[in-house]
Amino acid sequence: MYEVFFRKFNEKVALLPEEEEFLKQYLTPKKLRKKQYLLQDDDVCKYSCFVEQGALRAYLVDEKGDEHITAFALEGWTIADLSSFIRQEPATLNIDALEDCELVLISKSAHDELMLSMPKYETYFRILITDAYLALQQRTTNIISLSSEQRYKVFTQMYQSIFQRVPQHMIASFMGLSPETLSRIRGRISKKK
Amino acid sequence: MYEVFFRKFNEKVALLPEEEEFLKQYLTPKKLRKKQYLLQDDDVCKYSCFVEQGALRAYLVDEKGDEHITAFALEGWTIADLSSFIRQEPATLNIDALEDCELVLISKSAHDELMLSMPKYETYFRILITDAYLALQQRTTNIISLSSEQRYKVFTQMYQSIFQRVPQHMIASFMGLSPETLSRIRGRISKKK
DNA sequence: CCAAAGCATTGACTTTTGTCAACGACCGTT
DNA sequence: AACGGTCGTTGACAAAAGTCAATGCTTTGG
Repeated sequence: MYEVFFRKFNEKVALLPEEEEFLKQYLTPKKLRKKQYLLQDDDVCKYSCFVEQGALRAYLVDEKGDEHITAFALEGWTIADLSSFIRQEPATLNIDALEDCELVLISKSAHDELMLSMPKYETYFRILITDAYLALQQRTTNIISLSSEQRYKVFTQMYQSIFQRVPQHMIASFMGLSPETLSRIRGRISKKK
Repeated sequence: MYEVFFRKFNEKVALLPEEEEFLKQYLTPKKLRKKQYLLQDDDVCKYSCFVEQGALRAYLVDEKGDEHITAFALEGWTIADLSSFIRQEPATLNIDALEDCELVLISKSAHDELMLSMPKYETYFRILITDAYLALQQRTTNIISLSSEQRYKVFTQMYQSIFQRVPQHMIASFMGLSPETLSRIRGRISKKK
């Protein structure tokens, strides 16, 4: 239990056995079936969610009712509506399972306590959020500066593990394109080769 | 000297007078004239840059030579090519001054030392980067899910302090639009009212 | 104080993307 | 084996954004 979580944690900050035990008290395991919600918008995001096994997505629904995927999470990744989690305000994101999942949850109160009582947790979180920022920065930069064809190529390489497991129309959504446009781009690229 | 820096720092993490003195040793003041570079791409980003006074922008130049602004920074904000700063790899961003500036620089080595020797610095940075992540997330979400007209309205409110000081074509770039398109959107909006 | 540069706007046109609809393939379930 | 659902692709058309060029206005630097 919690294998992947502690492996990833130790990659960032090495823990002593007794520290692992201490930390374990604050963790909650959870299983989620495919299509189940972890979070629905307007609820407050009570947990930061680490993925031991499976895949999830975060998305928002706009005025027209269209879904826009903002993030995927596979094994070893953490997902949440961070804004809602930090501020304990209603979420704008929905999060649901794309596959059956095994998760490790950390509640906001556990997060706050750990932040105060366990400096290594703060360091872990600091590194986690820094990495997340860098990834998001990269993604945003790509969206702004690349043509959709270049963007598809870059995303394909950058997120190959995701692209292999997720239907194409979700990738289109993640890239900010309609499914038809993505399909046409793929057509154009494969013709060229 | 460093007034704004310490005011902002204390808003996040309260410092004792002797802690301020300690921290001061690691800070470097710098003045920059309008149009001067703080960072050019392919150089390594050696400093995290806090703005005491003035305004800067970060942007990247694509294959065609077009500029894409990824961030602005006014008084009280911090700016850097974070990816380059953290990993000490060549930068993809350029940073230059939009107005004459007074800056407070923290070198990478100072940053690393402070991270180890001064827990409050780690906490400061953790809060800083969390806020930056939330802002970037919000911005990215807006880009993906809003029409350009809605986006302009949202950006206008969200970044009014920037919009007042920066030429419109830079705002267009920041929004991922051509200057002409932004001008037409503004035209449409003002007609409606 | 004047010339040059930067800036915002507008028009005409092109390119890109979205939308709507139809079709066929594949999948799991019953 | 048959069914409904999801998915990816394609075509025809509409909407949005980009491009290029011209204009007039303001700012600025010598």
